[in-house]
Amino acid sequence: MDVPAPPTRPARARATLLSLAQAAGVSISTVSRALRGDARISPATRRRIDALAAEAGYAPNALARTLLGGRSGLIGLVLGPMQNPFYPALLEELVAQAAERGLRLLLLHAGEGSMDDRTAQALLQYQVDGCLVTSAALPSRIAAICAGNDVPLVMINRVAREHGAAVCCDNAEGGARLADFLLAGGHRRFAVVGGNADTSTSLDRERGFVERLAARGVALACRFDGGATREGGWAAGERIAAMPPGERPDAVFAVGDGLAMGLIDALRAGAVPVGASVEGEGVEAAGAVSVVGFDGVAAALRPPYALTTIVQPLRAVVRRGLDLLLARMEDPAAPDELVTLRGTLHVGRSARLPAGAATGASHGDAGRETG
Amino acid sequence: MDVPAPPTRPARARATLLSLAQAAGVSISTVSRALRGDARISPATRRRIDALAAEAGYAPNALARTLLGGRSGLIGLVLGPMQNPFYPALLEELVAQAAERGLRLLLLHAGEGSMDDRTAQALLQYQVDGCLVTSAALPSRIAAICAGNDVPLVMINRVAREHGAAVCCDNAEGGARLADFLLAGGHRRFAVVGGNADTSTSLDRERGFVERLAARGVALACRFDGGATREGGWAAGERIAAMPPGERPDAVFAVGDGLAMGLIDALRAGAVPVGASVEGEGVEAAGAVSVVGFDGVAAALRPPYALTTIVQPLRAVVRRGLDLLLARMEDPAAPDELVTLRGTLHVGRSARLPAGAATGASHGDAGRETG
DNA sequence: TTGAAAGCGTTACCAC
DNA sequence: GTGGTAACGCTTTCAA
Repeated sequence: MDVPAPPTRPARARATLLSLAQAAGVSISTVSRALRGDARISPATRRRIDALAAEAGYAPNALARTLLGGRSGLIGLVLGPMQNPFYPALLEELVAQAAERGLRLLLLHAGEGSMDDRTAQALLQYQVDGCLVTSAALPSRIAAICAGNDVPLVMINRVAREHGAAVCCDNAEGGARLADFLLAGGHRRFAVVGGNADTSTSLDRERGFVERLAARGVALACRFDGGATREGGWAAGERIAAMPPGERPDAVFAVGDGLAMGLIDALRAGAVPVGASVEGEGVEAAGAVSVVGFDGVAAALRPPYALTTIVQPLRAVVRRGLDLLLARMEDPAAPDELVTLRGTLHVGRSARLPAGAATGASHGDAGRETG
Repeated sequence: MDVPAPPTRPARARATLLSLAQAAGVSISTVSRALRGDARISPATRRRIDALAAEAGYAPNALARTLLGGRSGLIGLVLGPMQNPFYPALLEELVAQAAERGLRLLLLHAGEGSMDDRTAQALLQYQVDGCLVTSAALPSRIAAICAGNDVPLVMINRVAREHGAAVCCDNAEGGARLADFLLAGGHRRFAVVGGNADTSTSLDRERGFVERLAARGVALACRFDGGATREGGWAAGERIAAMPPGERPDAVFAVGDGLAMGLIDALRAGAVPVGASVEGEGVEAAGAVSVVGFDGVAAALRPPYALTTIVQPLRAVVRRGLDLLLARMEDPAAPDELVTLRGTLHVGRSARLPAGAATGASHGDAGRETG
């Protein structure tokens, strides 16, 4: 192991402006300008340099660029627990859209636990241009750091307690819309399977639902705590299946699609028919329970769930989240802004239809902004 | 908007070595040394500088450091589709362990689609020290870039076709172990629900299972294509539930826990009892079907699934993946290495037990290395 | 149209 | 113990 023999490939140093300049017999300024498309470089020189760069596989050093005082192009990302199937979907969309805008995501945290100091420091050390947060629990910590260092922060699918920019779906309105749909379907006994008590998202959905019911003179028959997991939905479903048919609710709102899918599984396992049963093309089994959810994750929309749910305008949510962040990078003094996007009611077969309604249609102005 | 009035907070520039040096009345070398704990700085000076740095919220500029020729501390991360519940779990573990080692993850890609050129370039532009890949489809592209630029690359839960370092669970052995378990339980008609045909992971699991059966003189009764989704598991379950009890397999191996959970849901919805039925504490219902999975994701281990499955040693997989990567950063000429970790058989209640076996136990040497 | 040089924040080497 | 200085790769004046 002491032999200084070269490895298989001589490990050539990576190309830099200097190395290209020397190869081309020009100055590094010229190379820099040529590669950035500066107008005052002669076509001949440019071609020569371009060719050289391509051959060498030159990639500009983003770190050196940043040092000059420009943007780093890095966005800090803080993710909450990933059990909720909405978040993996959000992640995919976010990575794609960030890339389209030439931004890279620095993954600072994922999961339930809290962030250690070193990670929080990384946000500063790597000169992130901004920060995106989807976690319910962590924002306070990271928000403080961002605020103290002029790092813009935007929350996605969350609303900050005190301040901060955020984009999220109109949760209360969605809950209300679902209540309307179920009421129109002639349901009479309503239940809610709630989510995490500390997320504005869950609370708003439930509140919107319950208040709309109340406005129509209907009170909730029962309520279950579901947490954020499919497992929680199953537990609630088991309890509902165990109720005597007379007491059993005929319509259940699970505040997230994960919950709703677990709920449906439990009902089916308990031989309780769900919604306009999958078999019977609209012909509803006796004692069927209607289930509605919220989020519109792909797995919930398709069979075997065919969930009636509010579909979050995921692309628009992410797009506006990045818009907000970029705007705050331009102008750090921009006031806090809250963007609320209306979801779309997707009508599946997990809930009885109002007379005359058709399955599969989507209602509502997807992505229209309010607030 | 033309008023040049200062924003709420005067947006003080971030502290640097220079600003601290001026404040402390010393040179930047001294500040640098003091903050890095260099021995030859007088205690008094150090205290003064530490205090100043703390007050200013100083964070060293990782980009400037990297420019000096050191490590960037950045690891490029390429994630495949996130529907498989194993990947969100892997992501959480990876972020945590990377942070422990002082590494940050630059999220380059997530999802099914292919990577665009700009993203691939980012890998070079941000001077990543190495690259981690969990995707089945993308590696060839990114592998080429890494190989051409001396960026070490390690695959997690995947084995590269040609070359590259990788760490993954012993898939074939796990499949074989499950076959043994089911054979010992007295099952006679076996089925497999396969995964993506282009992932070594799925193929190895299935092969290990089938070959062990063959070695015991048993042939597969039937096989289903499940893809990588829970939905695929459900579809297979529906078809199994629809079979006449005589033809129906009495043991099914779904090559991933997501598949297995979907499968169980479908069986239960079809009133087909699963394993040592949840109700009957070991008392098995007539015509019960045993289901086993692979991965050991948290949701599958707990009720309502209580899946018998091979638990991947997730912590160890991630740890060894980072080990491999760090080793290759030290010595870029290190030969390709393949680390295979044995999983643990977790015995739940989704499959009939061999006579005398106990539920809940875990068997096997978790994380022992082979190859 | 091109080149030289300053400077971004840091570390390391060499003086003092 | 501490200070000066060069260097990392790049962009951007300012000169020519």
